[in-house]
Amino acid sequence: MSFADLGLSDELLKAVTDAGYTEPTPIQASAIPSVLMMRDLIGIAQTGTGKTAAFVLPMIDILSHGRSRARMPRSLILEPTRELAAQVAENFEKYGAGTKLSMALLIGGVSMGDQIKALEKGVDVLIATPGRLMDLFGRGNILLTGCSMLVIDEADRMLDMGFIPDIEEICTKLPKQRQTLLFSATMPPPIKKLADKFLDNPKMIEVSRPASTNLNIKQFLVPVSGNAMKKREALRQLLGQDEVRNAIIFCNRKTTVRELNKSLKKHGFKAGEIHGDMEQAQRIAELDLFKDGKINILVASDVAARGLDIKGVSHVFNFDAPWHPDDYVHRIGRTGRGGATGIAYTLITSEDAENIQNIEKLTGQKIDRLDLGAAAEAETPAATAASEEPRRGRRDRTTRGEGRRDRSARAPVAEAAPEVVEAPAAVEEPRRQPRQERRPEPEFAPPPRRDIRPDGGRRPRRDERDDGPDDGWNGPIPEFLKAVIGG
DNA sequence: AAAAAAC
Repeated sequence: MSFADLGLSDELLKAVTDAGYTEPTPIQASAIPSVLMMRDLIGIAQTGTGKTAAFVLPMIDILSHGRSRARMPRSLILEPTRELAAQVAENFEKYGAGTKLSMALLIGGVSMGDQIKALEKGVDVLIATPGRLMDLFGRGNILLTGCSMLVIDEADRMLDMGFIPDIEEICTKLPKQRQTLLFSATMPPPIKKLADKFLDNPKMIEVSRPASTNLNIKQFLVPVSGNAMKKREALRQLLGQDEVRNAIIFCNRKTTVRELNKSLKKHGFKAGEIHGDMEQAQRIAELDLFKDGKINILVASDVAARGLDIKGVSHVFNFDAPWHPDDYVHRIGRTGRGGATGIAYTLITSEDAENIQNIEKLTGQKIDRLDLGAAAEAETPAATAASEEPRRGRRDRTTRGEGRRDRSARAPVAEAAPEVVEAPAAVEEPRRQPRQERRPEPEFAPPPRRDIRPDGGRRPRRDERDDGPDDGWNGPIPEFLKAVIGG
């Protein structure tokens, strides 16, 4: 399977190959042809599966070949957080560079002036967070009647954040005749309801079981005492491993984010922070510092847990075990992206027992425990003391010239936490197969019985263009159903 | 329990 087989235009194909992609990810392979055929779509996919390109690419194709209506946006993409919206906008610019399509990024935290100017000039695509979109709409700056394509991204996150009423309202402002794509990592009942209400005979695509974790990520639970100082100590010990190139460290509270960042900096780490209480400009600046490697540690709240696509994050740490198992999956998903391997450590206290149980239940896998204290005592009594030292200079004492390439084969870093480095080998996984073959056939949840929903089949025209084996409804429509759906 | 999102 190559991008060339998906029906994208030649120009777009070139943009994709120029960007260095040759093979579509599973979700791209199944979604792109359907989207090009103007079908509604439900994509059950975690972030990091290539989901963004799965809707951005065909959207660009459709828009660049359609006629633009003066000053009216023809397409709307809704994202739960500002960072995600900005990220999608970047993607749009990257792939749409060769087209004349214009775009406006409508997010809060930045001045409205530029956004309004862009809207007045007229744009083809809106990429927005719900709050700012509603705000601008209320001020009369946006007309959505020309929006014939809608993408609701990260729907389950929108639900968590209480955005569903906003989404519903926005949906009613759009024309009824439109194409709607909904992406979600999970399908809780309210999202199903939303889909039933606003999507028409959608094709269902599921690329990996919801809430399953990426097998490229090695995971460890690290028991620590609940004491904040002890936790920071343990964290520093783990961060001291030579193989920690860079890391995102998640905390449950914004105050903890601030404290931890301050503490890490004091100990000589190149750290930064990101959370929702910061100015948007500051958020972006910190994220850029991390992306550019100017800092290699980013302490974060859950604002950064989902969807953020930063290349080459080697480690994720949960300084606090997340309260919700979903968040765990999303957090650790910031590493091990694009087929790379990643390592995730979660510091756990006695109070986290239930959370951990829930996480293990959700992911269906038992996570290995790593006992730092025991390791230190058993192996090197000096280790505890070493772990308290600032990290400065430690790296210089390790074997630099050896190169970092072959990290798996490396000897453990000398003084701090020998077990920690050893342990990952113990859970070595079988050799991975190429992405495409990982799962023989996507496993599909039984599709919602949309065909017999009260308002089902309103637009039977869609029935004629069923193009895939995997929308859960292939064969001829049985007699008993024809009566209901008028097919 | 927290975090996120509009001013």
